[in-house]
Amino acid sequence: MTQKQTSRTTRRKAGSYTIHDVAALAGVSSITVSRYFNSPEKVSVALRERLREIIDRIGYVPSQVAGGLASGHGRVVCAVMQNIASATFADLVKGMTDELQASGLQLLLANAQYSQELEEQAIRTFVGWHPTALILTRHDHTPAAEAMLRALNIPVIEAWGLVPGRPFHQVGFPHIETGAILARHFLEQGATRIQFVMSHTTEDFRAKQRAQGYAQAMASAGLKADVQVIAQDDEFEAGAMGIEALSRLAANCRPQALIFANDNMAAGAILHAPACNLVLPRDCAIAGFGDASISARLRPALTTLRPARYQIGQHAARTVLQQLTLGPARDNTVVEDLLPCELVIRESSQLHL
Amino acid sequence: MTQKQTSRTTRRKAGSYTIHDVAALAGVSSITVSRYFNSPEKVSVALRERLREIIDRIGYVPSQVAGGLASGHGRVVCAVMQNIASATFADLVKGMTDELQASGLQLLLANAQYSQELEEQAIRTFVGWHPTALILTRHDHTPAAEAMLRALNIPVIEAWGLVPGRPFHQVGFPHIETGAILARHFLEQGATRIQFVMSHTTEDFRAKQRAQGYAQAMASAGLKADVQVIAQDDEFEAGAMGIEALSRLAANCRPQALIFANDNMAAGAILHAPACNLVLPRDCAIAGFGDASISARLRPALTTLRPARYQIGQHAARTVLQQLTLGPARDNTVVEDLLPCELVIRESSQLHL
DNA sequence: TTGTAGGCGTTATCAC
DNA sequence: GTGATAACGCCTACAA
Repeated sequence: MTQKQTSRTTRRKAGSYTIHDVAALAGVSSITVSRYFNSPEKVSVALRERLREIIDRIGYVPSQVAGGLASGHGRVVCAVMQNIASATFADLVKGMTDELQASGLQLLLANAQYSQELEEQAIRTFVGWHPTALILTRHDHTPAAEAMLRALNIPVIEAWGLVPGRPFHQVGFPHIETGAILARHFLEQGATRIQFVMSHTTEDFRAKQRAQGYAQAMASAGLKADVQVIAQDDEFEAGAMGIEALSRLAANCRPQALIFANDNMAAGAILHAPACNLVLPRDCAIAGFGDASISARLRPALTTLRPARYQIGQHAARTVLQQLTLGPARDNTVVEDLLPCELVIRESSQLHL
Repeated sequence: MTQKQTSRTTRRKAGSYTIHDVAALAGVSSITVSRYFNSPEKVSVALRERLREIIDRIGYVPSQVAGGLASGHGRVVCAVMQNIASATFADLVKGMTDELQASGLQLLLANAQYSQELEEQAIRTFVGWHPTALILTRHDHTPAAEAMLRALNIPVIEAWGLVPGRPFHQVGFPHIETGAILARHFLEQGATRIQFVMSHTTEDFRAKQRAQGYAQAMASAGLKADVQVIAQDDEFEAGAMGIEALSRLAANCRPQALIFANDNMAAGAILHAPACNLVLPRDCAIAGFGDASISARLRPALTTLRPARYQIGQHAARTVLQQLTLGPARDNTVVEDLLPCELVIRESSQLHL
């Protein structure tokens, strides 16, 4: 009864089995098979065993798409990265996928290349997936994006940076502060001429935030900020140009310390220093950001900041899972999770005044 | 008749608009709105304009989930990577997402960490998404995985490596061959003692393939292969250990050239050489694999192989799109797309015999 | 160019 | 513990 093939032209999905096929084979109704997957404890042990056997035998896999539609929420967590190809975001992604692995949630990724517009577009696309949660990696969205986020009514997490007072859960660390940390590291050693070196073409707006933090720390110390912007795409080359420019200044007026926007630039400087007849850190102290894998191996080994990249991704995903279990955080719950960004002091930042 | 709200407790989705809402507002039927999205040319210009206005105003976004279910194929391309956090796979992913961007297809990612079992699990999960296509990054699947792939009946692409005779479309280059290329590079310079250095804990089975290619090339030249396996997790450290081991051998019997499993190991060796009182490449020529960004900046600059990572990802995605447009490739179409893996000769591999 | 009917595979709701 | 029924939001097929 309840014959499926109502008419001759009824649509039929390719060859794959459905929950009804499994149910028919087991001689039960399809809802029971559904329960087998979603709340096995409600199915008798004997039946459970029988279903398992059948499912294994025919290789049935429940359709996420149909399940998502019926239950009202797709089984996806969507994440908008700023630069998928960078080590930073790769680590974030790995943290997320590892954490999501067991939950049956899939990670849907988009890349915004540090652009607000692309981010908005990605969010718009994601809305169509009715995601379980959304993970973003910046705080300044377009008004349209911000409106969508509020309307979505699902957990939204802003990871990587940490900005107080946002309406969404934060996981990460304050980037402005990191610039200040490096500045103070040199100020405490008695430096007075500290330069921040960044690339003109830096898409990464976070580098600008670090420059800002650096400038604030300098101002607090009553010193003049000195941000050098280099017009060169390649980060290593830009770093090399930064150190070379320094080498042309008279020793008594050139910066005593250089803070590079990231470790790649700093590495470029360290590797190029011998060609400029500079001995580091004697002639100039150096620091970077990001703790690239090469940094500890350079000579001098590079002082840098080590953000907990993987952990931030992991924590963001974990937060999603928690909010799903516990429901949206109660009104005054802490929604700012500060993850460490550790200052790793190595040889390169040792000042020789 | 056919009243929708049959009973009082009928399920209602949250607040988001549906295609019916849009249709009602425009005074047309919902199928027309569907056409507006899927084949706008079938909708009159005037109506198109009106719909656009309404859709923009209420911020309607079609549900991918419902659409996927109704049309029988989710709008997703699934990809199983071996190590999401590595630069290699990050570049592949970027190539794919960039190419898929405009097509309305989303990339669903999973990470297998070089494990066959995890890959099988990922494929099983993906099957539930009824993906439009599947992109894999290895060739040796578990029997169960292989069975699923055949049953899936969708485009399956194996990217990164290139193995002849596979039933699936191939995009990449033969990894075994790359090991031979490096070996020959040294053989042609007259070297007779060439060592391949890899890490014991290398998960990357591709490194083993390169070692194999190296060994074959050595055999062809009538020379003995010499594969050194170093028990050390950290790649840079392993490379450093490799060069240090060499430094302890008498100059007249130690390897004249070292082929490292990857650029990180080679970089570790180059950076550690001064500490071993070795001058490179005079005391030993060096080559790596992967063309890491640092490699060109090292002194000596590192000779390496440069796989077209981004292009492989891009090409894989493009192949998916093509197969969707043109239908599955005709019987005897070429299904092996060889993408370049270029030998980049730099200072480090210059032999001094 | 536009509309009607019904199904895609699953789950929520209520009943037994 | 198990089942009948009706959605979920959209799209294919066919009709006008």
